Amino acid sequence: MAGSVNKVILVGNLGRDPEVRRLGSGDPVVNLRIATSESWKDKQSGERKEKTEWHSVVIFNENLARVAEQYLKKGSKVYIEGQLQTRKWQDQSGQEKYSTEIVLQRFRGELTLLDSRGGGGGEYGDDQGGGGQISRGGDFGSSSPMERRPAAPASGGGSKYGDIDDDIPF
Amino acid sequence: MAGSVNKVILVGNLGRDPEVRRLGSGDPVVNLRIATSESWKDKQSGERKEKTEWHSVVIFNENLARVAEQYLKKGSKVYIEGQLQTRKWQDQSGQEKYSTEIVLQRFRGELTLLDSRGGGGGEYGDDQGGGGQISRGGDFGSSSPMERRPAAPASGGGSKYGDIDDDIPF
Amino acid sequence: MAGSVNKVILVGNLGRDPEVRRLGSGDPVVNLRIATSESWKDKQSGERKEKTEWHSVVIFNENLARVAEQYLKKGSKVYIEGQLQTRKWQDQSGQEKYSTEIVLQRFRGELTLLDSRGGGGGEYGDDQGGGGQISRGGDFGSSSPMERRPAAPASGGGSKYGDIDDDIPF
Amino acid sequence: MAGSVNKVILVGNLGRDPEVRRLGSGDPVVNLRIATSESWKDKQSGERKEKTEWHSVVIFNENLARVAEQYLKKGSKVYIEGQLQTRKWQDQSGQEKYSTEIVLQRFRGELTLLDSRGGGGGEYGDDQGGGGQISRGGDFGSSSPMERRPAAPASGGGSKYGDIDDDIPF
DNA sequence: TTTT
DNA sequence: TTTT
Repeated sequence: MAGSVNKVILVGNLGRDPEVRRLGSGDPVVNLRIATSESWKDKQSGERKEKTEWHSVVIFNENLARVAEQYLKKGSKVYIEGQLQTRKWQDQSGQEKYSTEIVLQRFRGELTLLDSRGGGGGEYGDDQGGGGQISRGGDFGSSSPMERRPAAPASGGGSKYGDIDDDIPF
Repeated sequence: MAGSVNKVILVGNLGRDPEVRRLGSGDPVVNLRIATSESWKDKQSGERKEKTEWHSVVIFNENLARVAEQYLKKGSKVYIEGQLQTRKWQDQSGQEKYSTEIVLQRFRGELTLLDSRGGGGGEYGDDQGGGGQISRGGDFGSSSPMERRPAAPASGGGSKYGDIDDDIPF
Repeated sequence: MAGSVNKVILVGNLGRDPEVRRLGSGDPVVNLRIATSESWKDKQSGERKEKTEWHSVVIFNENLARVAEQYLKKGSKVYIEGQLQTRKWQDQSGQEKYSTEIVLQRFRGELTLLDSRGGGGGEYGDDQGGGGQISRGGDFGSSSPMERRPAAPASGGGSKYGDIDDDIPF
Repeated sequence: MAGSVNKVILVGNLGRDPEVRRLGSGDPVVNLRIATSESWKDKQSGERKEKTEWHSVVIFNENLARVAEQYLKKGSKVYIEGQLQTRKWQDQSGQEKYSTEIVLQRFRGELTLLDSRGGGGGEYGDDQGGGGQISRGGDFGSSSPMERRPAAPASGGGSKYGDIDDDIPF
């Protein structure tokens, strides 16, 4: 449908280390398991209660997948922005199942580290995007009027995967 | 967990009329089925492709449930803000299933009508919230310095459900 | 206008301690100064560059104002959700000036502490909203079908300002 | 600062036609003036009140600037996602002034048309991003496992500015 | 399975 | 004025 928005914003902690699969191309695809929770005081009992929600995140965005692979671990706190996707699959017994995931597509989504332990958080956006260093080379090296505005963080670079150092702002 | 955020933002269209259940209290709970979609041009074939994603939305927020019940119908375009929740259930054969929904809890979430047909869209927020006209009475009737700032939209009112007219800004 | 959304989401650090004013009613209004920044690698020089943006936040939401007053300090990292407002004012010389602020109105907005130092972050939403303990009393103490769904965090309570303990989920 | 987020989400209507400036490179930069508003019922007077907020949006993202130039006009309803930036300038009399704008940087931000008049809304994201057709060529034309997942909308293409048709999903 |  |  034209004119639609599908956006999920999470701030939470990883329940386990990132899981990395590798595509035929060598590109990493990273799965995260992220917990968010709410707590409140039960009016009846006066007890403090808490409910945790678990989210499955899949990162196809190559820059963000590499950042996740290198910098996230069990317990890390992250800001994640992606979109909802539900996919159908079959379990071993042939039963139809549905899974809803937060997906960061190629060139899309955001991932920001929020804990300072271990060397400091980092900030990564799809803005690093595009990725082709050819088109990006000139983008951020110019001194055009536009560039006098603060430039977006850049990525892309000389290697096949871009210069990952570009993605790491610390 | 302290320090977490769980937020979904959708702009899409209803695939069918809202489904309204009523709690023992008489409060409506509304289920929506919302489509978002993306389209892109396939680089290989040159064809324009489109993929639609369907979302299940559950509205417990009483003000927003009543607005949904009264103003939404199949085809309506809405802005929705809620949180992700996955719940487990069993199908007829006893199979465990999981469903992920976008939930608008009591006093939470947002719902904004975006189509102008039928008299114009409306805007409704959790800010109408709280809902007790007792506590709200003074909130919006004062002329305190704070109130010289634009007040949030108000709801609540004289009836059990509040004065629904308060929620309808058109 | 019917059908509009005005939302700002910030994750950043306080540049100084919160400033608290008090309304005639005794309600606190809190001003925050929050920094966000981006860093990128300049393609020309190869240098890493950084640009910081400063944001003025005004919290009218009473629960969140009290949380900000008590738990935030210079350096704190927070997640903030509010709306943009531009107001006109005159400086000493009578010059017209405009200031754009991120405002958390009564019953609106969100504030979540993100740093774990100093006792852990907390999570606070407008969902605590409504605030009148009269209307909220029953809301969270029931065992209605709806309440078997995870309830939203509660606030409100016995004192004029509600039981602030309800707002503190740790 | 590492670990920060600066995001504005607006749904509103253009108060006038887009203003297009052109950089030395020929790239368009588009300025929009967008209204959002809230309405509420005054508890004192019983009157319905409304307050409109005006926002200045600047689009450096080339794909989105071209879309804005071609498809938006006074009255159009749009979903916009950008970041807050305040810049200092001097008026004719040398007075220092500050302006806060919502900026869509290169490869960043989102713009979605929400009105159906005139042939339907369109959806455009930073995901179109990056834009180098070299890197994008293979991205969306492959039949790699990743691509069996729904691909993101693509842009970029054969011309200097990319194939703008790629950006127009209707 | 996280976090407080 | 923060943070890394």
